[in-house]
Amino acid sequence: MSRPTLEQVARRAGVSRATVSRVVNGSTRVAAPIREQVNRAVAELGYVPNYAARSLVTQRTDSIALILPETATRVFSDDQFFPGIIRGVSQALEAADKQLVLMLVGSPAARTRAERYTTGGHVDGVLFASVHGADPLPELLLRTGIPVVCNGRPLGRSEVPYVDVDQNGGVAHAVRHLLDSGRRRIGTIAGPPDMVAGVDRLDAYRKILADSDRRSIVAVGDFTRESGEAAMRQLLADDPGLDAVFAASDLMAHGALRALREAGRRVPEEVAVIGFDDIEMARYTDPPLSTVRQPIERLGQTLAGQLLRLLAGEEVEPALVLPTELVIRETG
Amino acid sequence: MSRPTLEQVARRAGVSRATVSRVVNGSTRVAAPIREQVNRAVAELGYVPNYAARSLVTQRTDSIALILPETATRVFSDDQFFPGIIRGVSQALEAADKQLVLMLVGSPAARTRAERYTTGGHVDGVLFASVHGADPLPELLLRTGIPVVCNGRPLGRSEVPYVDVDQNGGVAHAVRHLLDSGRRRIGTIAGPPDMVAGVDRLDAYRKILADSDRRSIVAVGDFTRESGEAAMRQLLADDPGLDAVFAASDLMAHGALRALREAGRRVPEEVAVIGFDDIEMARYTDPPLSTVRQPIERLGQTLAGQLLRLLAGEEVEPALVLPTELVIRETG
DNA sequence: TTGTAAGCGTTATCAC
DNA sequence: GTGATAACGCTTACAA
Repeated sequence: MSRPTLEQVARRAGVSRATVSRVVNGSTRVAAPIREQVNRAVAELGYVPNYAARSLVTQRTDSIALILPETATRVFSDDQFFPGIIRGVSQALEAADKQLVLMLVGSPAARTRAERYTTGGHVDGVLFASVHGADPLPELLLRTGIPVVCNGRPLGRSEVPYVDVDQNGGVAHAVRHLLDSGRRRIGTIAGPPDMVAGVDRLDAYRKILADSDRRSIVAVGDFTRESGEAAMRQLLADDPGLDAVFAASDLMAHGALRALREAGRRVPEEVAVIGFDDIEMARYTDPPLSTVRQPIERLGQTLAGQLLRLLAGEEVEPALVLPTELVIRETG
Repeated sequence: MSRPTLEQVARRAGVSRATVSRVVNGSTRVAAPIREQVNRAVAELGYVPNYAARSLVTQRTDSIALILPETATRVFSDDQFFPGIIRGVSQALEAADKQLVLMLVGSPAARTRAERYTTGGHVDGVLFASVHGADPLPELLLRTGIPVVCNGRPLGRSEVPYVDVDQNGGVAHAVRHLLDSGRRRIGTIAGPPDMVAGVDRLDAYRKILADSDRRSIVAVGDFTRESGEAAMRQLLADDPGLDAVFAASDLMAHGALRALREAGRRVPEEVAVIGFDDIEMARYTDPPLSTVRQPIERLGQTLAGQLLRLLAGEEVEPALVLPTELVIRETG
């Protein structure tokens, strides 16, 4: 019942272990008839190489960890950010025939396990999605000699190469569009201050408004729909004359839409709303949501691509920034 | 730069490899002062055990694969089914200190890789979510001696233990509710015929209607919103007098809602709609969607729980069925 | 309680 | 081309 080993295949084929190993690994330096024999024995016995043994000697595992520093609940809320990243990453890894190992790291225990797992040689490289605060793990891995690429500029100084979308440009487009269409009191629903995406988008919003001598009106959410709804109520309380809102995520924008409807404000006539992400749902809100599209899937592909280059021994850019795009639908 | 080995720790602590191994694995049979020394050496060198080496001898990996026989695109559409499963599974595995390895198997190449990966001893056990058709992989793994648990009754004969929700009961509740509230021409938007959930829900629908001498009106989708929209148009074309629809997924129900609005039918006044899943979005459709709630997260937990029991050498029930619940909101 | 030594199943380096 | 043989880093009888 236990799995056959190289040894057993060798015996059956009447050759040495070394030869079987060569055949299994596709070496061309084996005589055709012998290769035949070996392959037959492999098939008959249902031989599959033991990866632990192999990686013990090769020092490779051909698998890559994607660490999502979030609880599963958060990763799979109906925010499509993480799914998009995962999708992009798995496409790129599949093409390179690497196995993706997804790690949801939402608790201290999970963090410890992830650290041991990645430093313990289970994977050849590590990808981080959406690092919270100044997580020391990426740096630690780098020092341990494990290739790492992060999604999003790490908070704090860091040597770790990263890939991000053009947060600044996206926000600038959105807010300028609101200004250009005559909006005068533009609030924002910001993301959490411990995430770069939250910080960057808020900074960008503030800068644009400052540049045109308008004041910032800020409420803070955590990228969820509920937080967006609450933040919108807050904004309306703070400034009833508000005529536009930029929400740092589509989910929060959706929540804002609900709050506005409850408050009896018409969208976009009285208040314009622009989100960020362009998740699929944005087309289905009522009315359909204008938003800043970020190429999430491509972000994932690029992330994986950079890591693969590192694994191949190539140099990579310390930072790569992908473009965003303003998508105007009906909310603003 | 290469990672320190047990040997190096042993030298530094002035003891043997065996002793270090004992300390690292938490054996109590080591004198306290020596344990201290070893721990210090471990910390100083930043030692982390090499998992390949360990699992080569222990024949365990402490990781579990969750195979999703879908493309990443499909898994992370905004259907919350897979995310819920993943969430439940990762909670249960986290509690047992096992590492979850998520495998998206949406292409033949990915399937081959998954087969090699799981039979190659990378994981101690395998979980399958939503098996398509009569996939032979679960059986194959079972024969290889690797513990397997499936989500959903496998199509075709199978020895593999599974966990499912009460599809029948859920559908029965929904359709009876429609009948009880006076609906007379009840159509259904079925799921894909190669998935058990699709087949089971359609069968259940047919049975209830047959029992009350009403005829079935069926259109087939593939669980996506778009397919639901198309199927609804189909149903309206087939039977303009339709006064209710049971959709085999919330996403398809959402698509149906759009199609109904476009066709100028009021929901629920003219046409009632009931979905299946109770994904978060169901509360946010317009009007909020009535649906059959299935305990997806608990399904994931149970799935993992059964596998953990198998790994512990216990016997498990060949089938486990979790209850569903009808949630009435405003569409029917 | 601690150390010695024999594997675990591969790959890689040699000779032949 | 093919076959011994030595690692790879760890756990675990068995000895001491």
